[in-house]
Amino acid sequence: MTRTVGAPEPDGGGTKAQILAVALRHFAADGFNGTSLNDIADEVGVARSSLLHHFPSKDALYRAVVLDEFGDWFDLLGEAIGTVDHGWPQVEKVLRVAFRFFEERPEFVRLARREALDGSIVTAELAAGLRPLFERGAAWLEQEMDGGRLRRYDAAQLIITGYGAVLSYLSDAALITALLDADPLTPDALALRREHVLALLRAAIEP
Amino acid sequence: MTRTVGAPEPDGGGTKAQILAVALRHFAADGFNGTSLNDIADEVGVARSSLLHHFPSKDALYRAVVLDEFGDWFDLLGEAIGTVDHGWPQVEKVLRVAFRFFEERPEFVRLARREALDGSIVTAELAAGLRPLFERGAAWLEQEMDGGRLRRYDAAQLIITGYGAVLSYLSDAALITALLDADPLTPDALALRREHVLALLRAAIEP
DNA sequence: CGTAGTCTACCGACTGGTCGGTAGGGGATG
DNA sequence: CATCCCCTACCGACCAGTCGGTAGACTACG
Repeated sequence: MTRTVGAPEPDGGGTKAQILAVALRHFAADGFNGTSLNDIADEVGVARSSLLHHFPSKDALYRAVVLDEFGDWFDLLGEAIGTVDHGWPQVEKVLRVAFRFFEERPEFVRLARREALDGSIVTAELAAGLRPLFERGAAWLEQEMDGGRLRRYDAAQLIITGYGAVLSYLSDAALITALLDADPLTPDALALRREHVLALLRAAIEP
Repeated sequence: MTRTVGAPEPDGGGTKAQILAVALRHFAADGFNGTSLNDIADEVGVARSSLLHHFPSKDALYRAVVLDEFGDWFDLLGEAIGTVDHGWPQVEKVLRVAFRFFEERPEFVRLARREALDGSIVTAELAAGLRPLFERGAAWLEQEMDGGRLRRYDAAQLIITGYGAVLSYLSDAALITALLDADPLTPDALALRREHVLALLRAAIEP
């Protein structure tokens, strides 16, 4: 950093953090192939080679962005699953936490969708991190179904369905905008969506 | 065409059709930015310049591929909606037709997902074509809800949820593979998924 | 002095697209 | 029938521009 003045990060958290933030936006918006290092470097206000000083390659930068984002997601999810409740109230709690997280971080949604779609190298790592949570969720569902507190379904399929119901709306906002002729990401629209999914899933799985 | 012998298309439907087929595979697998004209030309066995003889630009080729694919989808959907039944049986019929179409055409699913995610120029056209069908479906749902043959939900949201539930599993096969440690696209796995979605939606919307 | 961070300058590979030219089929004309 | 002409399909060569990545110099700081 050539910044001489001691002002504590007037640009928002050091060059490296800034690079990560800008890269996230670009990778989420345009994908890995659609993003050039120049795009990122220009926006950060730095030479491309400086960018490659902090991250040895474009791949490495992408990895860092993805793992960073998903780290937050894993933390939140682990925390939400931690408190052991029962039946629909617990499902609703986890879903609301997830909704909130996604609504606050549209880039995460798009990044995740791209990852799931492309299946890059990072996907395997992601899945490895996701799997314990997934299995824990499935086990909990099984237990609740056994106890008659939830209607019986294939637990894994149920999780996947929930995931799709929550994420599709957000990741495909571009299409839905054109379809509904209205912005699907306004607070009102998001609330409508959230309550719809909750109502539908509740009707389906509450005994 | 330099083909002298009268053999009717030994390579599978003329150069242009062949280009479209190969381009579909590549665009679906790697996206627009991730696909180079060389990739396509090489696989077809033709020079890139020849490819640009049939389609004036890469964009034009992509458009042709997308509109082609979605044309089939519109046709099928219009046909499935055409027969007017009532209540859950009609919903189930449409869902089964959709499932079958998607299962048979994995490239379509990925292409559609990428379109919805990226929101290119073509997306607007697609949405314009999709919209009448969407509105017709929503109107039908409203009518069935009014008649008490389906439980009441926001019709548009319901369609979007169904769309997400059906498509996510297929488009995110890469992630799900790593998550389940099993191929989610085997006939058995697909059947399991199909019946799960049908059972869940039925429980949610049948009165 | 060493090191971390940044820069400019450069590289080879690849991109989409253009250009000029060619081979051959099909009609029209003599 | 032979010849001319146009058209479609195709090609190799080339273009300007962009890509990710490298090399080396400079500077500020501890």
